[in-house]
Amino acid sequence: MLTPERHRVILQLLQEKEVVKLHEFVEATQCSESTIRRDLSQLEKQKKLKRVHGGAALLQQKREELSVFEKSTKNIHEKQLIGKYASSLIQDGDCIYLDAGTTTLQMIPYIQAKNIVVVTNGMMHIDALLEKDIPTYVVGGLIKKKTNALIGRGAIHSLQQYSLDKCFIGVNGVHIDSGYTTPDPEEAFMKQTAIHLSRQAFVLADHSKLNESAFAKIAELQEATMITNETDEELLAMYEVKTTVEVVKA
Amino acid sequence: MLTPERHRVILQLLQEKEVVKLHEFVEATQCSESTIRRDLSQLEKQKKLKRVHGGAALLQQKREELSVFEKSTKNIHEKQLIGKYASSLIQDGDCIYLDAGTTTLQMIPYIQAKNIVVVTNGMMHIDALLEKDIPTYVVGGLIKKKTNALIGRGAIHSLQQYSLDKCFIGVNGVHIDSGYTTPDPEEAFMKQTAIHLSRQAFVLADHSKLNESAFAKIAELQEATMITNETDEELLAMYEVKTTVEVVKA
DNA sequence: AAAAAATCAATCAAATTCAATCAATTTAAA
DNA sequence: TTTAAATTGATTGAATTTGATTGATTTTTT
Repeated sequence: MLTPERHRVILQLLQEKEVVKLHEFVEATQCSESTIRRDLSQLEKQKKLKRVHGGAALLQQKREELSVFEKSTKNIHEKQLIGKYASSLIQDGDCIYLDAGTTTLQMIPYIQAKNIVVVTNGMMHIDALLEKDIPTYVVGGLIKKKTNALIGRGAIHSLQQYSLDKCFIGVNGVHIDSGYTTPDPEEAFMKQTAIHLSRQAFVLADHSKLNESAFAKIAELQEATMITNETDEELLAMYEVKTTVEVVKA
Repeated sequence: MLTPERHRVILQLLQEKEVVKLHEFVEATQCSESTIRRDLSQLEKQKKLKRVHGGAALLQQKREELSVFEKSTKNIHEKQLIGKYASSLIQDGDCIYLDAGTTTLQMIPYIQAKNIVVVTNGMMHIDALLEKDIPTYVVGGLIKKKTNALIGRGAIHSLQQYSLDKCFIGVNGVHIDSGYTTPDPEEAFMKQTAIHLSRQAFVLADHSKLNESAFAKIAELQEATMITNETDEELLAMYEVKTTVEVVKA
């Protein structure tokens, strides 16, 4: 049996069974242990698999390691909690929109759903999504340097090509009168468009955003379900009059 | 059995069975090992198959692509030279397209022109462009993990919204007959579209790309000016019959 | 913690496969 | 026809791949 054929067999066995013993390879290929060991070494060097004592394993994308950016973020722990909860709302087969921003970024490591497609305008999100092998579409448009978000006419137009199951939006302010707000009107319009294109819309807002308001309006409270970690019953009750609120607890 | 017929038999056997042993070819063609070896060498040079110890294997175009990381270390010095020269072609006020790829990436540090706007489909390019405070538009679309390029229907459509002064395209092969080529048809179409949308088109090809050809055709030689560091006068003369060639010297 | 079992990397010699060469044959051109 | 060029199959020593063996390392069992 020739080298490429053996390699093919080895990789195929691994596809079927995440971890495979050396002797199983020997049986499948009818050649010596030495040869298999050499093959495994080569394939490992090519990053096609990972050798383990006794055989080889499928290498899965490395788990959630925190980037410098993530570490330096404010309220990181709360955002992780909210992100983790929000990601649990994604169901198999969903087509979702992830808004640019640090809160939605925190969702990505926790995404479990299979066969999903993600549309995003956040440059920072892309690496994290590809790392998890999630098919990712990026909206076109102008890049805003400060937030690494795609905005502008092109981005809006690009986004309108899609039809979405759910969208997850970060905001800067949530206020009973002014609704959901953010400082940049361009970004606000982008978020608004995503909400209108989605069957279900979720706004992610840690407790520091409540009762605040920024310059540009995104949408009314009732246009999206709010996910927060605020625990003040009285404050929450106020919002629950106007919209659905889901509270994440530590 | 005549040469073209033997070649046909060899390729057909490979189609049926991804990996074929030398002796199987000998039996199928009824000629000597030497002859088959010579045939395999020729066919390998024509990129029709890949020789392996003991026989030959079908080469899968897409799988053979090197990852971005692997590429980034290869011919880096030459790519910098070419990139530096190419960037000098950009003039104040230009609207340019930078194709994804390591060669065009090398252009960015050297860009001097003022008031330019850049459109790109390369994720890797974005950071570098923002770093230099160059207004950057990104085409929308599906991200191809391996090359970090944006491709697909969305990307094409997004790109067609723009009108470009110049485009700079990376290729995998330049060949007198097959023109400019690259392994992935989706990426080829993207590059092709950019060329058609631009007043002037430039192809960046270090000397390793000359006389090579990949699977998918991008354009004919005469559709773009070729920038290369190849110095073989005879070879260059051949291309200069069909297109404009600009040679960068160390 | 020590002993036993399994797995490993390193090495070697045998077998296979390879590229290079050459003479014989065929094909093409003068 | 004669000559030159190209193609072929055989032969050679060199290079590669292979399976077996060694002692070292790791894991499991006692």
